[in-house]
Amino acid sequence: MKDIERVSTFLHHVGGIDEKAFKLSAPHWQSKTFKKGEFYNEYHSVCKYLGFVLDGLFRTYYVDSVSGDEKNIFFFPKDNVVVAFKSFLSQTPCNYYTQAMTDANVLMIHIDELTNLYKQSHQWEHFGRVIAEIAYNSAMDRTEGFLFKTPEERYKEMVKTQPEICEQVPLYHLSSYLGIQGPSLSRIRKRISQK
Amino acid sequence: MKDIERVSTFLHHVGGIDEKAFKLSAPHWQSKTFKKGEFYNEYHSVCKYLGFVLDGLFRTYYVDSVSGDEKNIFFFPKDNVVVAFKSFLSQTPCNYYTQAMTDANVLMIHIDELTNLYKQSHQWEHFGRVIAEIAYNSAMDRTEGFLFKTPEERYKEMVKTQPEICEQVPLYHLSSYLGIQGPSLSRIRKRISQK
DNA sequence: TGCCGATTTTAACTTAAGTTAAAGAGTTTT
DNA sequence: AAAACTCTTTAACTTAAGTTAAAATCGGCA
Repeated sequence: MKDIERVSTFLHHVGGIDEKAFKLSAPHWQSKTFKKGEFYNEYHSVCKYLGFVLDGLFRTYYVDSVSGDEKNIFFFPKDNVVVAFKSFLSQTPCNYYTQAMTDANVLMIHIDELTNLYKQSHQWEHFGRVIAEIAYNSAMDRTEGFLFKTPEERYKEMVKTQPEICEQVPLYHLSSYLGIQGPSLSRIRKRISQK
Repeated sequence: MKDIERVSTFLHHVGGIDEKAFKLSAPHWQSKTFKKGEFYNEYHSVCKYLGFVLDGLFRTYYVDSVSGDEKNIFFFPKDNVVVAFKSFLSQTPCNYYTQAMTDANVLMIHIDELTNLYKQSHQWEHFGRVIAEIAYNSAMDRTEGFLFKTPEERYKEMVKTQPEICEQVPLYHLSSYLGIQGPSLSRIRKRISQK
C-alpha cells in the first residue's frame, strides 16, 4: 500500500474521514525521515505538525530538573499518530522532548492546514473531536492504572496491551513510563517469573 | 444571573459557543435536583446526559471488587460540567458510580440533542472538540502527577489548585482520589505541618 | 450535657519501592 | 579476543507507604 493510503486508511478507521474529505488534505501531507535520536519536536518549541508514523518508534520524555533523569511520557509506535498533543492543541511551547528512538519515517501535516480543514469541513472538525476523545480515553486509562493498580499489575497490563513496545524498548525506558525505578521493575519481573 | 445564563456563560468561555449557537440548545436544557447520595449516573448504566452543576458537588467512584473500598476518580464542583465522560462519549455502560455528595441542582442536556447540535452547527462540533481537549489535558496532568510527583507533592498540588474541593470533602475521599491510603495521607499532613 | 456516628489521627507492624553502587550479561567495535 | 559500551540484575540499605485496629476528635442531636 502506498504511504499516503496508509494515512487515509488510518484516518478513515479512527476518525471517520471519508475519501472525499481526505482529498482535501492530501496535498498537505509531507514526508520526513528521522535518524535515531533526532527530535520530532524540541524542548520548549511549539509543535506545529501532526504526524503519522509510517515506520519507526518515537517517545516523548521529560528531563527531571533535579536528578537529570529522563522520564518517558509516551511512546508512539508505527501506524499511529506522533505529536506533542498538548503543545499542538494549544500552540504553546512544549515542556518535553519528542524524539525518534529508531530511524523513522513520518507523514506530517501542518497545524495551519489542519485548522483550515476544521473550518472547511465538518468531517474534519469531527475528526478533531474524535482524536481528542481517544487521547482522553488513553490518558484516563493510564490515570486509573495508577489509582487502582500496583506497579506489578501495571507492568503486566503493559506487557499484555502493548507487547510491541515492550519488546522494542529497553527495560529502563519502560520503567520510567510506568513510574517505577529500574531496580524495582527488575525485582518485579523476577517475582513474576518465579510464580 | 438566571440559571440558563450561567450555562450560556460557561459554554461561551470554555467552548466558544456564541449566543446564536446557544439558542439552538436552549429548549433542551432540563433542570434536575439531586438529594445527597442520589446518583447522577448508576453503575453499569449508559450516561445519557451532559450536566452543568448549578449548585452542589458530585463525585465519580469505583468500588474495588476485592476490598469493597470506594475509590474516587473525579469530583465535579459547582459551575462545572458533570458527566460520566467515557460512557457518554461512547454510549457504553459506565463502570463507575456518579453520585451527588451534597444536595445538588443541575441543568442537563440529552446526548441525542447534543448530537443534533453537533450535526447542525459547526460551532457545537467545535465545542465537542474543545471539551474533549480540556478533559484530555486534565487527565494528562493527573497522569503526570503520578509519574513525576511523590504522594506528598500530589497532595500539596491538590490543595493549591483545587482548594474548594479540599475544603468541602472529607480527607478519606481526597485520599482515594490521590491514590493514597487514609493513614498515609494523615501522616503526610503531619509531616507538612511540622515543617 | 452527653451520647452517637462520622472522620481523623496514632500506633505497631509489614511490605515493597527508592537509592546507590557494583557486578553480570550481552553487543558491538576494532 | 579484548575492550568498550549498553543494559539488566543484584545487593545492601533506607525510606515511606500499606494494613489493621484502636484511640482521639469533632459535630450534630436527643
